[in-house]
Amino acid sequence: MTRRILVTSALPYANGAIHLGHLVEYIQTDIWVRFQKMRGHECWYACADDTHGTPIMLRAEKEGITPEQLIARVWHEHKRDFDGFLIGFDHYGSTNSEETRDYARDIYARLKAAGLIEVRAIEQFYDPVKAMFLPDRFIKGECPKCHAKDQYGDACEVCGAAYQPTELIEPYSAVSGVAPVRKTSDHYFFRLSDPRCGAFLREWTQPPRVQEEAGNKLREWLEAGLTDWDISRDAPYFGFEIPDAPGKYFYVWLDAPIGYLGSFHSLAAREGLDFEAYWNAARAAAEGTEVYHFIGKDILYFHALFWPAMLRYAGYRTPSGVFCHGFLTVNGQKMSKSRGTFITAESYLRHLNPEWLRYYYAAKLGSSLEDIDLNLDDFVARVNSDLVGKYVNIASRSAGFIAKRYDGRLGDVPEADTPLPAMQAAAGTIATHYEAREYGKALREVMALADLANQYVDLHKPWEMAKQAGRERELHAVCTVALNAFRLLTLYLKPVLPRLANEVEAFLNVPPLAWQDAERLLTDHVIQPYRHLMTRVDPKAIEAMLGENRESLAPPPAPVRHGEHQQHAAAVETPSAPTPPTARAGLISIDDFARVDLRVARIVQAEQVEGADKLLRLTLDIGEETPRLVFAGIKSAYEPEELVGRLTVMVANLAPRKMKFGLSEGMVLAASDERGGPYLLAPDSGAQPGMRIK
RNA sequence: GGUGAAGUAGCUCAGACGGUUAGAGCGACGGAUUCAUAACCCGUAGGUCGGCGGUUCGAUUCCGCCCUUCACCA
Repeated sequence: MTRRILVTSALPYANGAIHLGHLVEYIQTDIWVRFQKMRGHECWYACADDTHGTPIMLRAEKEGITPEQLIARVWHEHKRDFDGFLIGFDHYGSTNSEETRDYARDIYARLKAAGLIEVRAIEQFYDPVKAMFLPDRFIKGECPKCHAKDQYGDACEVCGAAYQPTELIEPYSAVSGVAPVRKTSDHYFFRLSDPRCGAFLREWTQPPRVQEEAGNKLREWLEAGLTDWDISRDAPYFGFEIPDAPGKYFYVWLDAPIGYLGSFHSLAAREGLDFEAYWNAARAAAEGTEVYHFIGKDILYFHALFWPAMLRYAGYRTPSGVFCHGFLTVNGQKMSKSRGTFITAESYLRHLNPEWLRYYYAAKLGSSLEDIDLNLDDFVARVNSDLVGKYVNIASRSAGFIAKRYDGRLGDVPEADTPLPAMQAAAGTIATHYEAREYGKALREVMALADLANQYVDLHKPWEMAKQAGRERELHAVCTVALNAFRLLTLYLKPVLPRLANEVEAFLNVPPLAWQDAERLLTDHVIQPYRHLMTRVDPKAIEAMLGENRESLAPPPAPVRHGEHQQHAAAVETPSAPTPPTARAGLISIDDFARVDLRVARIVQAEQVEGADKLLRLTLDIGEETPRLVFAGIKSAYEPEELVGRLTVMVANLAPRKMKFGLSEGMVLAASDERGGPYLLAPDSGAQPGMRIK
């Protein structure tokens, strides 16, 4: 039976470059879609840029262009990056489209008719200079708990406290710098607290619609009680105006998922599909169409609570499944600009082959919400060994004989003693793994089959047959078996390596491989001359890529969460720091350097920290009235006694950081790498505490 | 702080509904081989399955506590 499936990935926000964290999701989704298509199902992959909201509006203003111009430019950048990674969207649109606007209005009207929209006056901070209300992230001030300066309006990055923007001490607008005033305004709310929503969602958020772990998390939220959702924003705002409320706009997060509908509408129009069969509740139920959303775990709340409730009470179908994945770490740590591991898609593509990353991610991906780690050493080893050493090698070591001795024609396959029946029989298991999004398991299976093929060649030693007269038939058979093994492996890898698979199809002179082609073998068939299909990863290229992404100085604490995955939850309301053009080359200007306040410091006291295995507590005199307390990770190299009285160098304007053992008010500088360290820096004699280093 | 997840060979990860010698790939080492992009093949070494208690004839697997890491807290 042919399934009819619509698949989406989360919409990337049109306010920043695609990076390797985003790509976990798009690659995961793309593999699944390609697999479904290979199985012969009707499967459509739709996505779009998420284009509305205050950050886009302000960024465009800063660049002196219209929001439309900004989002058009970013759309092209995003599309270019996705194309580069072979993400096969059937349609890639924009939420700033007529279709999305129409569905947003329709859903809003239906929710209103269902009694689920409510107007309520709320008081918010307002920037009197910019004449606009300020989202939490655009208000800064002193943390009410730890009194750290310049904290955002929702949470303190120093002590971790969460609070309301109105609790900030001496708040100021991050847009204009002036003190905001409080102002009341009417807001529109989606009444998620309505008992109907809770009852429906409790029922809806069950496996297999969501993963087991996601279900647990959702239950937790449901038990805590759902609160109404503010879906409007006041002008000025870049977005869709609410039809019956002049000056009020839909909040970007309302129209973002509706962008799935808008994008699919465009696709349906182009392909002659029946939109209603996918999205009308009754029609979808009758026709058995399926809709799946692939998302990051940070936006589970939106996709598994708000979104299905909205759809349900607006008469639309709800998703068949919401598939959540974890974040990406690089070398075991959060992606970091200073380490160069905040790798943009664009820079990866300049240095490395996209299919290497697709393979590596796939090898690590399962159906769980666990984070996956891009370990770059492992990446090199794995790609080189699995793809080049094992898989491509099978073709490389057997194709030459076929070309030279048999005019490029494959012969017959012996009945017995070949790995081919086992390899064909594996199609079912591998398909089950792909279907369940257990790509790691699928690929382990495939690589075990590759081992069988190499063992087979090794056992029969075609290079010896080639030297012995009278063994031509045997040699022909062995090479035919090897190339058939290669064909099957290619078929199984095709969802992950679509471009390589196309090249293999050309080499083998066969039409595009579909899943059921595993049932048959290729015999008595002319193939093309073999050319290298894939090169090995050069570690130097990785170094070059990291260097390009590295910023010499640690940036101020990023206002985005780990992985910055789907930027919505965190970054949608985050002012965008324009990237200086020099950042790409890793160079900084003298002004950048001047932002770091380096001072000569005298260590007046040094103590062990109970319970810390790496830290010493240093009291530093830098000529200020009260000495600074700094925790330094130098315990492994220094005894406290030997430090007292010494001069060193400290960063005096580092944001204070709350550590388990107390507040650290700066950092001391020390050198280290794999050869040893840390070695504390010291000024030449004559330097005095407090002197500026420049 | 709360909640959740995780801690298994040098690295990346499987696995065990409690039960003989805990697995794979990579890496290391040794051997074999030369068809192949120093690829492949055979073999060896390497783990007190985070720590401490408990339940049990028996726990790495179940329970409790602790430590560490990560994520989420709209």
